Amino acid sequence: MPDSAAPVSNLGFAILGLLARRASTGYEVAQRMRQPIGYFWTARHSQIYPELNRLDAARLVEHEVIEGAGPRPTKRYRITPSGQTALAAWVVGDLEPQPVRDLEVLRLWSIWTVEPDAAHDLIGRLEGAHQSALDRYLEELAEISDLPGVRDPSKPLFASRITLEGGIRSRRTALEWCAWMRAELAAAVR
Amino acid sequence: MPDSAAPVSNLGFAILGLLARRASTGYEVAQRMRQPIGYFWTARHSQIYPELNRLDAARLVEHEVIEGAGPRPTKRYRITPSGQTALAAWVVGDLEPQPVRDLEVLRLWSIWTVEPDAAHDLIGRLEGAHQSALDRYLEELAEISDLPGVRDPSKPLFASRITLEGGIRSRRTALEWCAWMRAELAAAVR
DNA sequence: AGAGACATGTAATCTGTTACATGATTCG
DNA sequence: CGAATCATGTAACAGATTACATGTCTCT
Repeated sequence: MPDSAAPVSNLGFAILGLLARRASTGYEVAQRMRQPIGYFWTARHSQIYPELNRLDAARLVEHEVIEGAGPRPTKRYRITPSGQTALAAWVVGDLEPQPVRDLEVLRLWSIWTVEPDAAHDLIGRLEGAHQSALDRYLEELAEISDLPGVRDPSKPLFASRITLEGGIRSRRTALEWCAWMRAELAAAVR
Repeated sequence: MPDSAAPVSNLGFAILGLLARRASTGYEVAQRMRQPIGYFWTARHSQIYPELNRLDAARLVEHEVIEGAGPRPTKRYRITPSGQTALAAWVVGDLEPQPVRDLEVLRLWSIWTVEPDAAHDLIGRLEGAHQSALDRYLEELAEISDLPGVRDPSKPLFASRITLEGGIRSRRTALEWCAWMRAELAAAVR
């Protein structure tokens, strides 16, 4: 039984999910959780190193010291059996509705305060951002879709594929919505 | 010219957007920015009162003391002309790609660690959450869609309508995605 | 008389970003 | 020899949540 009384944060579960796929150094975890696709969650190294130490103290991960560059010892972390148990329990746990927080939609909510030309331009830029995100996701999906295990629900690649598919669908929908908004603006300007 | 050197936070612009639509007390701002639909941004009163004071100090809003309940004076805030200018400038300003941060997708990314039955159940619960959000959005849209100004891009109701439309489209897409994921799970379990 | 909405604040804590700090190895 | 990458940490600050604190008015 692990040291209880130590609640794991969302970031902690993100890291456990990463390490369940493959053992990594803190540096590698930071690379994988960075731009442009950190699989729908991001964090900086300054947040990751302390969190790894907490997970380590809670025995949800363990580390071995390996040789590597840098002034301090390089550590490779791997998830422990109790880490895997905790991760699986979190995955199927209660999901309370999380607050929506979208800065771009917040902007659009005040779009009535600006001139139609500026509004049109803003939506165009939004469209560009969604398009490039979509392109990246499609590329990622193409890279994994022929790999073995991609259709097996007990394999990590299955989960990568379905979350990527979700990203693709939502970006496509956002693009359609942008086109619709342009049309709504044009209809009124007429 | 307002006191410069005072950068306004995203929360500040959310509040300015609210006050641009109608003058409110801090309490009313807090009600409007609460669950279930805070128009894609939420905040608690403990964050709102200090922010209102900062906006007030920067002359982006002003207040009058009115009579009301409570141990302290009740204040009604309204946006100032320079507040409107600042809001409009923010709306058309640069949009740097914001980091994706979705806790439900993060869960799904580790769904391969659990049994197919539990995975199926999780997706069912996700579907229920999206469905109830969709229902709320549809109700909201029905309430405003016959009001005057709803098709005029210079009116707040236009912006309410297009952001609500975005919410509806994204929830519908999420529901389709959930159905697709169930099918993918079933195909493999076969 | 008690519950609940109205009304405004502060304090403690947690989460996340930016900036500071150090130093080895590899490639051009 | 300089730049980039590998590698790990801490400190200061900003943003957000939870809890503490107070007191009135209205309805049942």
